[in-house]
Amino acid sequence: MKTTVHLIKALSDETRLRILALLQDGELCVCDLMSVLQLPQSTVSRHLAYLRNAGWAEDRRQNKWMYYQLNRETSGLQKKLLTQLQEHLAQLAQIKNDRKKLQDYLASKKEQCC
Amino acid sequence: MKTTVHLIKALSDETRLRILALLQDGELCVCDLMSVLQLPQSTVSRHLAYLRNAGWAEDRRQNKWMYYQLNRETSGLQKKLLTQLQEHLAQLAQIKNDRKKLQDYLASKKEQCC
DNA sequence: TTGACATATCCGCCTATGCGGATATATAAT
DNA sequence: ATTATATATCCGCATAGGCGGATATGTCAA
Repeated sequence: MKTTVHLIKALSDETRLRILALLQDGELCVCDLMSVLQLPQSTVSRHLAYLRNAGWAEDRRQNKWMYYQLNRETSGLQKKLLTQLQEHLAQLAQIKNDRKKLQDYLASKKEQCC
Repeated sequence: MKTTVHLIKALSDETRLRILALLQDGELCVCDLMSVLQLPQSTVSRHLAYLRNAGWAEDRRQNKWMYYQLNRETSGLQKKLLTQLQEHLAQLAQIKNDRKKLQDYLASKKEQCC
């Protein structure tokens, strides 16, 4: 029961919902999210830790970067909740805008390094 | 977006999840829930108001009693979230126990008045 | 080893929200 | 009108959790 509540609490914050929507498109590092969400590093990092602790995300270090992605080993409840939620979020203006920004950001990032 | 967050916040509390599970079986008044949950009247009433404001429950006055039931006009997101959640909650020991208590309580209530 | 960069954590601050007793309100019965 | 009952709301208090700047940690390059 505690686990269930914790799971849902992690979903009850606007910034974390925006992050979950962005992670839907694949793995991102903290600085990617900072750029897209235009939020300070401590804020982004804190929310990512919250999502990880609640079982929604997993992280991986690669050199200086911490990459976050959606947890690949979720419970049945999680899978279903996330599916419904993603479907709903995808329709919201703010989320659409975030994802567009992410695409632009990733494109310009790729340009820079190649 | 605010609405979505508010909707989910309402689900991120143990007492409110217990109430939602109990309402699955039908309409209940505040005092029914007090008896089953063994919680003070102000606490139960507050959580019910929260559920109502978030769009999860609706109320109806009948004489001295306020009856609460699950909102019958919910959004698609709500319907899906609630279905998944109910299914999950039904497996939890505490929820099973609550529902058993409710059955016993309703039985003894019916006995008294007939 | 020093410096630069990416991230995590700490800090003080503030708001939201939990709690339950006390009080206010609404309804029905006498 | 008064009283009893059911519920809503108010109150003070405590904790959870939001925020972002400052600091600590980890990693790599020079």
